[in-house]
Amino acid sequence: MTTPSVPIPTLRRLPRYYQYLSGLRAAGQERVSAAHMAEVLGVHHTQVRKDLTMAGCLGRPKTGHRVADLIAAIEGFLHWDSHSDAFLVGAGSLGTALLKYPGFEKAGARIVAAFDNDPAKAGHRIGDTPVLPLEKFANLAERMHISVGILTVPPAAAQATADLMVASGIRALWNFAPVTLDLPSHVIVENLELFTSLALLLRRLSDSSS
Amino acid sequence: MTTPSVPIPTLRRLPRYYQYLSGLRAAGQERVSAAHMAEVLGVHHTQVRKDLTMAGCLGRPKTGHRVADLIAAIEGFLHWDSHSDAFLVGAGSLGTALLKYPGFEKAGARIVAAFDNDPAKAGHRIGDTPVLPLEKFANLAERMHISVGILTVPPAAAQATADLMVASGIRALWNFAPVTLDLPSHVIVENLELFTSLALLLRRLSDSSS
DNA sequence: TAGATTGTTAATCGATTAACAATC
DNA sequence: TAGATTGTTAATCGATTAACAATC
Repeated sequence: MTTPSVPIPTLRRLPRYYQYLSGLRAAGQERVSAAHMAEVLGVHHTQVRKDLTMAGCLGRPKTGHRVADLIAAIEGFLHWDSHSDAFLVGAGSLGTALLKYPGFEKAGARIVAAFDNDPAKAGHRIGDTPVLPLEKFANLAERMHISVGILTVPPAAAQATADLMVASGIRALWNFAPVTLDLPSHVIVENLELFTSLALLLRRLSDSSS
Repeated sequence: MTTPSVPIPTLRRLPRYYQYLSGLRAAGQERVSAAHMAEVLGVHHTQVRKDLTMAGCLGRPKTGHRVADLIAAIEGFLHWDSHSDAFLVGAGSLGTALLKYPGFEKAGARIVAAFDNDPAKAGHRIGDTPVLPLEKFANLAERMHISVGILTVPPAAAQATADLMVASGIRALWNFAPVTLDLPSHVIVENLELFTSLALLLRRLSDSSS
C-alpha cells in the first residue's frame, strides 16, 4: 500500500536468479554459492546475498546454498507457486502471442479468457483460451472475482478499455499499450514498454559506436 | 562504451514524455510547461526539467516549452528520426506479433527480414516482411551490414541462435527469451523480460492487499 | 584449527527532490 | 514591474559496493 518493503531492483533480479537456478537444477547441481551466481549473472556478490536474504533464503557458511531451497524460496516469494486467474482484452497479434506463450501460469497468472470487440474473433479459441465478446467482460469478471487484467488493445482504445476493466473489478493491470493510463490510485498498473526497451537498445548502440 | 552519460531512468522516461506530447500535438496544443507534464505523468517537476535538458530541450521562462520543439528534440535524442535495419529470428507467435506491430520504424528500427529454422515458415511473408530459412541469416546479415537483431526463439534455442547472430555481425540484440545470454562484451543486449514484468505486477498486488 | 562462505553493518555512489537564482 | 516559469546548485534519499564479523 505504502512503499513496498522490497526494492524494485531486487524484484527485477529475482526472476533472473530463478531462471539460472532452474538451469542448474536441470543439470543436476545441488549446491551453489552466492559468489558463483554473482559471477555468472554479472551482479555484485553482496547484492546477490542481499537479494536472496530478502527472498528468505538461508545458506550455510562453507557449503553455500542448496539449489532446490533457493528455487522454492524464490517461487514462494514471487508467488510463483500459485496463480491468479486473469482476463486478457485485445485478441490481436500481440494478445494472440501472449495467449500462446508458455509459462505464464508458472509465473503466477493463468489467462482464463480473452475478449475482443471484433465479433469475428469471438467464439473461437486461441490456444486453449476462449475468446468472448467484450460485452461479456463486466459480468464475467465480477462473477469470477477476477482481479488481474491484461491489456493488448490498440493505443487509441486503451484508456476506455482500461476504464471498463477497472469498473468491473480489475485491481491489477498489465498494460502493453504505449499509453500512460489515467486510473484510480488503488489500481496497480505495470506497463510493458516495448518502445522504451527498443529505444534503450538503440541508444546504447549509438553511444558505444561513438 | 564506458558509463553512458545519460541516466537510464531518464532514457526510460523520455518515451513517455514523447507519447504524451504527441497527444498534445494531435489536440492542437502548442505550448506546455514542465510543471504540467510533471502533474499529468506523475513525475517530479524538477525531474521533468532535468530530463528535458538532457534531451537538449530549451524552454522559455513564463511561456514554457513549444510542444513541437520538445517532440523534435526527443525524437532526435532517441534517434527516432531515423531508423536502423534489423533482422528478427524466430517467427513463432511472439515474432509474428512483433512483425505485425505498428510503429517500430518510428521508434528507430525497421525489421527488414525474419528468419526461422522451420522450413514450413520460410518463403511466406508475415505482414510485409519476408520469412527466410535460418541458413541465410549469416550471409545476408553480413552483406547488408545489419547490426540490430531481435531474438524471439524458444529459450532452449536462444543461446545458440544468439551466438550465430553475433558471429554474423550483430552488435545489438533485443532478446525476448527468458534467458541470460552469455555473449562477448562488445555486444549490447537488451532483455525484454515478460515474466519479470508480470512478477512485479503480481507482487505489488499482493503487497497492496495485505 | 584453518578456510570458505555467509550475513550484516558502514561507506559510497547516483538519482531524486528541494531550494534558489535567472529571465522572459 | 510583478509573476510565472525555466534551469541550476545543494540536500536528501535509496541502492550499490566495501569492509567485516559470524559460523559451519
